[in-house]
This record gives sequence, structure tokens and C-alpha cells, in this order.
Amino acid sequence: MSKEITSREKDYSQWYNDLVIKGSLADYSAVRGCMVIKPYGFALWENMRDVLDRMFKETGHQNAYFPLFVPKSLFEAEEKNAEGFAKECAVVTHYRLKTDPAAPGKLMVDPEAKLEEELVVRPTSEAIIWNTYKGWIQSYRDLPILVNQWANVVRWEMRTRLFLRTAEFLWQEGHTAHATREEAIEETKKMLDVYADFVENWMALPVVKGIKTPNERFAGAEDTYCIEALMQDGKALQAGTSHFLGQNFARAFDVKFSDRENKLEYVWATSWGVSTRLIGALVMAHSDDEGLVLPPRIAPIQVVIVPIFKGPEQKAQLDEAVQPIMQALKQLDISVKYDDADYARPGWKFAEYELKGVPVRLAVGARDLENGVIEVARRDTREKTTVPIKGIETHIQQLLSDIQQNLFNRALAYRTAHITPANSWDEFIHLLDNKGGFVLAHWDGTAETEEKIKELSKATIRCIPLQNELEAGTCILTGKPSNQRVLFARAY
RNA sequence: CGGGAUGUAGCGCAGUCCGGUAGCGCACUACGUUCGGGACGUAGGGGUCGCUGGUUCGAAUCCAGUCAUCCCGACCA
Repeated sequence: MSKEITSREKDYSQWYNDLVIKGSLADYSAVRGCMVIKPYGFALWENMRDVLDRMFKETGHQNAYFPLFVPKSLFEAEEKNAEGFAKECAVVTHYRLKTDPAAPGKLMVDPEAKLEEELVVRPTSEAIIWNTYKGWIQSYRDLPILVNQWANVVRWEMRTRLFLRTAEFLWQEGHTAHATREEAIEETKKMLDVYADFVENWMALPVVKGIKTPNERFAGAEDTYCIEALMQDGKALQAGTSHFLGQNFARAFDVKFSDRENKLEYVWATSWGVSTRLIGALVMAHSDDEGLVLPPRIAPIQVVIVPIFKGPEQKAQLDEAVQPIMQALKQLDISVKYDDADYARPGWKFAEYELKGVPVRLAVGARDLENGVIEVARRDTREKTTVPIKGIETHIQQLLSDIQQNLFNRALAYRTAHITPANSWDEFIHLLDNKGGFVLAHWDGTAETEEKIKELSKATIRCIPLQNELEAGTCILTGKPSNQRVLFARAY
């Protein structure tokens, strides 16, 4: 973070490959655009998932599961949604292979086994879920339905990027049904707040809450709310979205309910999701040249203890001294790993756990035991201090909380320094080219201008911030009047 | 789908132009010395050179096709 990044793209890709793949978080499989998430990376995802899951349940939601395959006829029911995703769908056309008579030992698709109706591998589940909701909803008494699903989805993108745009990814998708427009909008905003809360307070990454322009809206939504985060290389990343779907899906799937006056009414819908892309955000936002830097609240290992010893006798002494420390930490619900492997030397272990982003490292040797102290190293600043063993657990508890706060403050300071107003086209381009980050600028509100700006600058409107001050001005491209600035950036 | 590059041991690469016994570093195995910031020595193990076909006495190397990956465009609710 402290390092000046000159050639952003190049340095970034190097960094990403080193840290994520070699740093044992993930690896590519043989299939185009897919990824293998290794156990350590998955433990991180599980931690994130557990926190989100708890938040969803605290806001009244329940988990359910819907099928992977969506019959094409269902998929195409909501036209805009289908159109939006049509170009990136994997489609199942057959259900059987057979041995290839022309090539011994090889298999071929059995032409006899062609499906009567093709099955779309879900790129998102609105279609299959709303088709199901039709059978669940008759009366206002059946509403609201507040359901979330943890699942994998497939989007056959032209270009993939590890964690940010993989062909298959893991996510959660919430799908809710409501009796009124107001209630659905409230739900949409509430879940956006849940996401912002999670990303800021658990991932230590500040976000801007906002609303998408019609151009950037989810296919089939009336409004798309989003949280936008800024990465260390100055590019923006959409970290989560919450959609107000209006009655579009209810109409498409004919989901009606009788209200208190016994009038038939279409149901109001929302959907919202975050994905393994958040892991990418974490890597890009906090990591440094030494490897990952994970926020303590979601780190799979919060504290690692590295013993420094010569011979089994010293090791036995250290084992004994470390036991009570481990116990005390576990009592405080701090996850701790004691790496007593004798085949790796301490220096190797130090580097290894830095790559993995473990927030706190304790190193203890015979010398320390004599003095009743232990060396405490924090990952975020790489500072080392010597602390008395007695009461070390409360020191560490405080330190973990400091690191969490420090990571957020650091990211916030970077973002604050990289939200810049631009008042002319030249200034706008200059900022994007030389400084990066978010640029606040006036826009005349038309899709044509937005499109033109994107074409000329490669920057998109990330969102119209929810807490935006109204301010009269003129569009940076067309000079037409505007009443507020919107948030532009080059994005992933 | 267009332009460029790459594919050789688990990882990173050389060798390809100019065809002739499959190489290097890291990692791995054994033993010994080490152990407070990625140790050292000695001895080992591991590769149908992405795949298919062609040219040739002989192909990692030349030719054609194909698949995958990376970068740049297009695309990315």
C-alpha cells in the first residue's frame, strides 16, 4: 500500500498471481475461466459466508435451495432478464454420452439423447424461483417471502478474471416477495445496508452506497442499488447489488395475491447478491508486497505461534509454555495455530504466514521464556514488539481490534484521497489517466452522454451516491445543465 | 469473436531461429550439519516437451490443424 504503483495494470497482475495463486489461495482448473478454491481460501469464504448468513437471518430471512437447471421456456419468460443474460449462458442440450465408434476409447455425445427442451445453467435464479413462488403465494397472508440461497452460478463471459469474473462462481442470492411497492423498496435498501455493514465492518473496506443509472441496471430490475469499493490501483469494484424488481417477475410468472380487500394484485419483488468476487476485493484492497493482509474479523487464522528451538528438549519446554497461551486465546474466541513443524525453519514460517495474511504472529524461543516475554508481530504494519507473556491474551485481543480498525482507516484514507471532483472534460480525463480513483462530475442525465463518456474515457458511472448533495452545474461532456454530481471511475 | 503472446517435471523457466541422448532454479526423498527473517552439503527420484496429424533415417525444434491460458479490443445484469 505504501509502495507507489506506477504501471498499475502490470504491477497489479503480478501481485495478484503471486499472492492469490502462489500464495495458496486459489488455482486454475483445466476448464476455461473456472477456479479451484483451496482449503485456506475456502476457509476465508466460509467465514465471510457465516457472518453474512447470520446477518440475513437477523433480518428475518431463511435459506432455501432451487435447481441448477432452468428450462429455456422458464428462462425466457421475463424478457429483459433473459435478453440481458442470453449471451452468457451455458446450455445443456443432451443427457448422455456413448462410445465413439470412430475413435476407440473415446466418448461422443449421443445424438439420440437430445433433450426436447434445452436447460439453461442458471446465471441467476429469478426465473426458477419466481416460477416456484407462483405456487406459494395466493393471499397477502403468504407475504412477505424472505428467502436466500447459497449457490453456484455460471456466466460464460468472453473474458474471465480470477475471482472478479470467473465462469462459475459462488454467491448468495436473496429473492423476496412483498405485498407493496414501498415494502419491497424498503427491503432493497435494507439489504444494501446489510452489505455495506458487512464490507465495511468485517472486510474493513469502505464503500459508497448508490443507485445505478438505467444503463448499468440489472436486466429486469426497476432500480439497482449497489455498493462500490475502490481498489489500491485506483480502479473501482462493484462489491454488491440489491435490486428492486418492481412487478416485472410477478407479471412474467403470473404471481398474484389477494389483498385485504380481496383485490388481485401482482407481487412486488427484490433480489440481492454478493459473490466470491468479495475475496478479490479483499486481496486488491489490503494486500501488500509481502502477500495477503486479511482483516482479523474474517481471517481463517487470527494468530499463529512460531516456536524457535534447537532440539526436542527445547521444543518440549516451548510446547509447555505455549499451551496456556493457546487456551487463553481460545477462551477469548480467537483462532490460533501453533506451527511446531520441525522441518521448516522459523524464517520460512514467518514468510509463509505473511503470505497468508495472518494478522498476528507470535514468536517464542528459549531466550523469551527466560525473560517471560514473547515477540508479537502485526501483519498490517509489520511492527514487532516484545510483550510479557502474562496477560498476553488481552493484549492480542486489543491488537486484533486495532488491526481491524487500522485496515479500515488506511483504506478509507486512500479512498478519501481518491475521490476527486472534476469540472471540465480535460480535468476529468487527466484525473482518470494520472490519479485514478473516483471522479465526481456533472452529467446531463442521458444514456447517450453516459455511453459517449464511457467510449471516450473508459470510465463508467459507478453510481449516483445515495447521500448526494444537490448542486447546480453543467455536464462535463455536453455542457447541459445538471443538478448533482455522479460517481465516475474506471472499473473492473 | 478480432489483434498479440504463451504452452517443456509440482512451480518458474532455458532449449525452438539453425532437427541428432531432456536441461536449469525452486520444490520433493535420504543422511548429516543447522534453526531469532524464506539454511547448507552430499546422494537421489520425477517429464509420452498441450493435443492430433504431416514432412524426415530421426521432431520439443519444421509444417498444418486443434485446445487451453495471458494481454489488448469487443463483451461484462
